[in-house]
Amino acid sequence: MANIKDVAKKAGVSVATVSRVLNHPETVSEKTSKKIHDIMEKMNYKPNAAARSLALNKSYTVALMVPNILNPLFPHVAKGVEEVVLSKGYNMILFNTENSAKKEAEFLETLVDRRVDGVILANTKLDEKYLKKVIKKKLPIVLLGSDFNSLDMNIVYTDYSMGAYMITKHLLEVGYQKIFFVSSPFSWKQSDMKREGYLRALKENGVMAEENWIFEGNNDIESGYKCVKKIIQEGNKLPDAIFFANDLMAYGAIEALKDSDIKIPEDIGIAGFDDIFTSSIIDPKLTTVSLPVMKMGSIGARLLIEMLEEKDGLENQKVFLKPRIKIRRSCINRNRINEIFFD
Amino acid sequence: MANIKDVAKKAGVSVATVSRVLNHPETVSEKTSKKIHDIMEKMNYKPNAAARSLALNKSYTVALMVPNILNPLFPHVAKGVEEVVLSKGYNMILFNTENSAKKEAEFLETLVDRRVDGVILANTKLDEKYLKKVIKKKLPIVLLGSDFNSLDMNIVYTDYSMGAYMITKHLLEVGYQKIFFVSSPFSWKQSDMKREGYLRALKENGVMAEENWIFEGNNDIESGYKCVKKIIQEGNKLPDAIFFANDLMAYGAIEALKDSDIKIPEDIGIAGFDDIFTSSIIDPKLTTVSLPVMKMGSIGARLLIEMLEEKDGLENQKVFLKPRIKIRRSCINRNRINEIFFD
DNA sequence: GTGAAAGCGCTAACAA
DNA sequence: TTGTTAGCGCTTTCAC
Repeated sequence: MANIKDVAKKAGVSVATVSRVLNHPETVSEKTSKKIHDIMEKMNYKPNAAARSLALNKSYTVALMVPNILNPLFPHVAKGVEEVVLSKGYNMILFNTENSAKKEAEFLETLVDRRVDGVILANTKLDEKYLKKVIKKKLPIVLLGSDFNSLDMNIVYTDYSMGAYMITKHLLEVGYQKIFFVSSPFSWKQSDMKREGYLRALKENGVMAEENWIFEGNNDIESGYKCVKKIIQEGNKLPDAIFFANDLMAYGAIEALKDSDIKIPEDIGIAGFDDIFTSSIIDPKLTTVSLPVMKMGSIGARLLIEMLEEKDGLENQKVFLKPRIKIRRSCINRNRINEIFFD
Repeated sequence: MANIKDVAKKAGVSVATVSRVLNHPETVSEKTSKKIHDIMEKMNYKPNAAARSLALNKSYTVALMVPNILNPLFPHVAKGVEEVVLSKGYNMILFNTENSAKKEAEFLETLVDRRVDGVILANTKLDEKYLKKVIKKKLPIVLLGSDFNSLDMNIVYTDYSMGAYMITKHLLEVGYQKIFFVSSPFSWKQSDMKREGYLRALKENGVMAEENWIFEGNNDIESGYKCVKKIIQEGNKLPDAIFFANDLMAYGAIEALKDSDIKIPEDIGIAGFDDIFTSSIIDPKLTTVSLPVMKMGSIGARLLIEMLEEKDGLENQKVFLKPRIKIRRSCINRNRINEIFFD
């Protein structure tokens, strides 16, 4: 494959001039510039990325780390990121962290380091202490979906607590009282936030949540299914509604309830969180909390690239994206049962 | 950041020895090896990937090009690929081609070239002629989901024609006769294959498909919705069943039919293709063709890495993965309407 | 406006 | 078993 030397030789100029044509075209005479372009075309010359990286100490590659690309939330993030970075001349390496802080740290240390210019970290499970270490290492990084407000880094976040509060409040307003909450793994920061919002809404409305109203799920369809099966089998009176920390678990719940001929929303209301694309086609359509996920990706990518390209890029931006609730059939208004909500 | 020289100096050895510790540990005495490892640890030394790439002419990066990561099929491919390449010390760059041959070619030429060691190309829209050019360029490449059997390259494919045949035959067997087909864009090779299988099954069973039984969709939910709306509005007698070239369009169809109070599967049968994860939870659960998508990704990745690592890797492998049909409620047996199929 | 040459950090051939 | 050194292909400084 042709390299810069070949081109220079063919054009009868030095390699420096060829390099200039590519990187500082304004410093080269129009005539030589044209000639060199023609020759590059003819020889099908493509600069060697590794050599360029080495000389510039820059890889034009960024890493996107997501918990799991199989969770329908994250392809949106990936799409948002990819579009932006590509338009800026960067490539995107994708990593699945499997919701494991250990794996994140591993990637950050052994793989990402020295291979990418910056990292976008979605829904990190790393703690504040570790992140501070990362900042010290000067690895440009932006966080997506976490709100470590005290941390001196670029963060695109949403308020999970607010989302949970909004949807719980909605459930209360339409007449549900005894509302259970099926959490993501308790160890996640997001879980605390959602629980907090849920409890706050209940409290403000004079509903005292009991200890056993809260369950721990695993964020997948199956764990939602199992959890509801358990609630049914315990034989106590069913709750009025269940709020799930993500849509997938709510899907499992819908399955389980159908199995037992329990009608949604007449017998029980179901709400989710995330608004993945199937939530508006599942039956019944799922009331849930919607986050502008693709936008998070693209904004995050923009922030990262600003950091990379500007000498003193804004290094402590916090972009807040408001959650919205999508009211659909799975939590119908008990007071006006004939009124249909749809998306 | 510490480089190999720093480590060598600190250890009182040459850079060659340090390099050897990393690349040919068996050629270094245990004593020096240990000392150097300790020092690398202490200095937090990480080899510079760009320098390594330049010296070895190898980037330890592969590209995965998918039509659109938002189509729930492709995160599975990505996961399969990622797991394998990571375990072999490679990274994966992700590209969305938007189903555009032009964009694929663009990526292949300007980005991928000289930046990655090989490419995995899922559901390519490129034609045989172009692919032959790519082969000539010696870019290691494996195709996923396309069956250019005549092409001298590694291909993991499935028989879309067979899948379409199998499901159409199933529809006929359970009593549907007038079966419409909603295709993906006609310009795609896959579309031809699916149509062929569909027509073959009909013909073998003595059903003569008419011209207007076949429709062109756009592979998204909306186009399935619109297509069915049109069929309904035309006011003719509905078909017995509709087979969609992908599940997403079938989802749209289910929506449209619900809007019009047409019962699935009693009034009409619906079948899809792909078996994305929501197809077993949508109501009614969707009868569809299932492909081992993640496996395609991991097998493809394995093939590619074999090509990269072995001097004369097998360069013309064809791995065939058989499609299976998943029989669910959306095409219930009309002869025995009370028998419930489920997944 | 252009050329010569150093240097980015690493690997591997050759020498010892 | 280890060291010396050329070279991977590019960018950029310094001269002219």
